[in-house]
Amino acid sequence: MTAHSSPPSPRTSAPRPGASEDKRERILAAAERLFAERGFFHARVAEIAREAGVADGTIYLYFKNKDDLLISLFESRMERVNAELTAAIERAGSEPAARLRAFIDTYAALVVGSPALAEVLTVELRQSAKFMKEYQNPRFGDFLKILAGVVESGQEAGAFDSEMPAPVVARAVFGMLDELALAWLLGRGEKFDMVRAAGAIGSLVLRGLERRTS
Amino acid sequence: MTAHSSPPSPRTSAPRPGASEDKRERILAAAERLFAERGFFHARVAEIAREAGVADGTIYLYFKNKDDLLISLFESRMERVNAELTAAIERAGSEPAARLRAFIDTYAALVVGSPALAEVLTVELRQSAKFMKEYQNPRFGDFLKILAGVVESGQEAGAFDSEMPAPVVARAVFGMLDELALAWLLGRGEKFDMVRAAGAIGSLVLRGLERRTS
Amino acid sequence: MTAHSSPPSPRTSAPRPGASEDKRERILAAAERLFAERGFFHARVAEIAREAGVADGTIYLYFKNKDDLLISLFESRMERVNAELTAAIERAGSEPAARLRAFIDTYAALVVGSPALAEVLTVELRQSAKFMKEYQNPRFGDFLKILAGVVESGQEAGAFDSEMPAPVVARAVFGMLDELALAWLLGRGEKFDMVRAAGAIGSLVLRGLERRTS
Amino acid sequence: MTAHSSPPSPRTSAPRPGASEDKRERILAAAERLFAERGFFHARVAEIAREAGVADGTIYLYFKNKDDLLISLFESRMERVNAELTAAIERAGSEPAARLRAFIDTYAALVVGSPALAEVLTVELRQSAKFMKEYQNPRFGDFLKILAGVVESGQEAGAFDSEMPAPVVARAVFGMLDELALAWLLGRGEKFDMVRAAGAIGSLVLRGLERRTS
DNA sequence: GATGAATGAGGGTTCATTCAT
DNA sequence: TATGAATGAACCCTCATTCAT
Repeated sequence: MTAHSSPPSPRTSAPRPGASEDKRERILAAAERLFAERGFFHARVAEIAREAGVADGTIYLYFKNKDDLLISLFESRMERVNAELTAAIERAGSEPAARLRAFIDTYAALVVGSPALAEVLTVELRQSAKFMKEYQNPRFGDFLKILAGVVESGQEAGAFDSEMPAPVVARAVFGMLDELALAWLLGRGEKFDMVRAAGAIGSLVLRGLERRTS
Repeated sequence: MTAHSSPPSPRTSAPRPGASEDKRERILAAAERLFAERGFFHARVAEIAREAGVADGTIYLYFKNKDDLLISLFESRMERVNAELTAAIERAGSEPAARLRAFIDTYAALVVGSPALAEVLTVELRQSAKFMKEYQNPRFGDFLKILAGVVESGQEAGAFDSEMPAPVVARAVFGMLDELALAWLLGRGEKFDMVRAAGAIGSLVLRGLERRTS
Repeated sequence: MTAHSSPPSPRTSAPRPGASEDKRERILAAAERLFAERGFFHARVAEIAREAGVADGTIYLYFKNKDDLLISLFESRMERVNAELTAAIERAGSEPAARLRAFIDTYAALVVGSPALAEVLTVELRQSAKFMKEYQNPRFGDFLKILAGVVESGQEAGAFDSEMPAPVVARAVFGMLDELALAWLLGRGEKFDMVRAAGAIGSLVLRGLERRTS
Repeated sequence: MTAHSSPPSPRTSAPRPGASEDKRERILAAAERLFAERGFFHARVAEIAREAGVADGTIYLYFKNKDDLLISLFESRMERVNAELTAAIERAGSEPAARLRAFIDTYAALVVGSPALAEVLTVELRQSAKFMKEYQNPRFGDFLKILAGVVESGQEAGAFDSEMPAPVVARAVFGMLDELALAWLLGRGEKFDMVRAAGAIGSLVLRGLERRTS
């Protein structure tokens, strides 16, 4: 009941690309586009099927129901996002400030580069937060852990003030990014430069975190 | 079409409280509770009516449709929130840091004190962000202006660094508060202390903003 | 229950015009316009009230319900129509052909002169024929009797063939007029000249009825 | 938007009877019965579905909405009626009077033989005449053309007077038949014999049309 | 596995009618 | 008499989901 989906494909998340795996991904891509465009509740399963080039019923071979489609979409996309963020942090080296900046800038780049994905993560994630609470969303937990990890390691390295609880800082930073993303998505570029704004809040947070030698 | 509601009451927004105004408020209160509890899409108009103690059709005397009910709820509640925030800032005196802390702490207190309202503002506001974009939401604009005003006056007073664009800072601070509110609402107190967390991010932001005498 | 209406006015159909009688007529006039424009089922009682310059509830002081409003409208208008037709026949003298022509031409003139009334009689009368059957419609019976009377007196005078049953001829002639009226109303004058068409079918009927001296 | 229906069946109007075509016809038959019995506005979609032995939603697979169901019913039935009339005229040979009588008598027989259909054509066709005007109704146009054709060919053959415009005569004859049908349907046989009445008006019209050798 | 026609519960909304003022 | 805010039953239509093929 709570186990999510992927009937025709093997349980392993190993790629092993086949017709099935491809069909599943096409459905997810169609859902991403339509959830972003119309919102979860206004998006029609039949339309997702049409866009994915499959029959309505086929969706139910890969996903338990419409809710599961949304949840699976999150899992799939957050996995990718987390991988990108982790890689970017790695690339940034060991300097705490550089790592945090890498996280923030990468997230901003992601929003600009994949507006549909951003729309879903930003708008729909929240709406579904309530049923997210039930089903839980481990990938979002990972996301926060990655961010908190950057903060924590900076504190341990003595670069960031240790008074701030890292999980709270992580949530706060995510909140900033999320809100900026929303503002950018709604104004779609007209209002301000998402990348520049990310830079500004990077500075704000870094200055806020930096250790004072009193 | 864009004019929202209030058929039986006079067009003036003057309070003039009567049976009508009371009924309208009862409907809004019922909507607030049910939108918070079930979400906008799962909340049933019939149930809102029952909870408000009116007939189903009565709702349509005061609101154009279910969407208008949500929008009107935002307008009504944001107006109140803005008034409270403005008053708190005033009370805090002229010291920029104190004023910003007042904003943050008042918002946090508001969330804790009115979880249903917070749920609607935090979760549903975003869901409807898309139709918010169309109908616009001047009250939320006011909210951001109040916050940006605090930052700006601090910059003018020389207390806050002037490099940060105040509107971006305002959005970022709202994002932090919003995300903390969401986390608190979903965990409902179990996870962490909203007020303490607000204190922490207040410190973070203030340190991030404070002017350095290099 | 079946007794129709007119509460505030006396039961007599005597004119005695007062504020009440005037209001009743204003409601009927508004109903005529709106039934013609939108059809009985699509016309809204509230709109009729607005157009008549009375409150919604006021209509129910003069008419039992919406159905009764339609029936009363028929009665009122058919009474007028019948009176005009009777007068026209009278004026036409005693010559059977002239009398029948008078009936036909007067009816055609009436349609052209009062399209809204014609629309109601032509379109709505039929729709409501079914509930007309229950409530009966004595005025329409009178209408047919007037027409049948013209035919019958022509037969008695030896001008019209006596083989044709007068009531059937009356219905047939009304059917012709009604259909022409409908065609004219839908094309609203573009297609053909209602008066000329009435002349043509007058000739057709008169030639069909005229006695042959074999 | 104007294209009517038949989603699950192929676009061709070719019969190709299958489960789909059968279901569509069952829905039309149920609609015919219920529109006749209760009238278009009082007939409930749910009841039509029940009578047709399908789910409510199924109706919307074959028809765009309730209005479209009515229009499609007209198209379907008028097509049949026109075919029958055409065949009857053919069978009647080349004698103009016989052809006109064939038309009239066949129509009368049709009314008596299919009262439900007659009720719909007679009562509901008119009610919906207004939206008929918008959507147009080519089948009814064909009906009038068939009748006008009979008249015209009689005029060309020198049997009917050429002064009468054939289209006006056609409308008039249809009006007679329509009104007689209505009277018969409302009195359902008690009042008079539809077939005999049709014979009478046949004579009336034929005498009205016949050429006089002055 | 894949299809898509069929299902039918469910809900937002309308609007004739009532009745307290 | 007149009002018009309030009522609530009623209904068309949507759309997630199923299942025979």
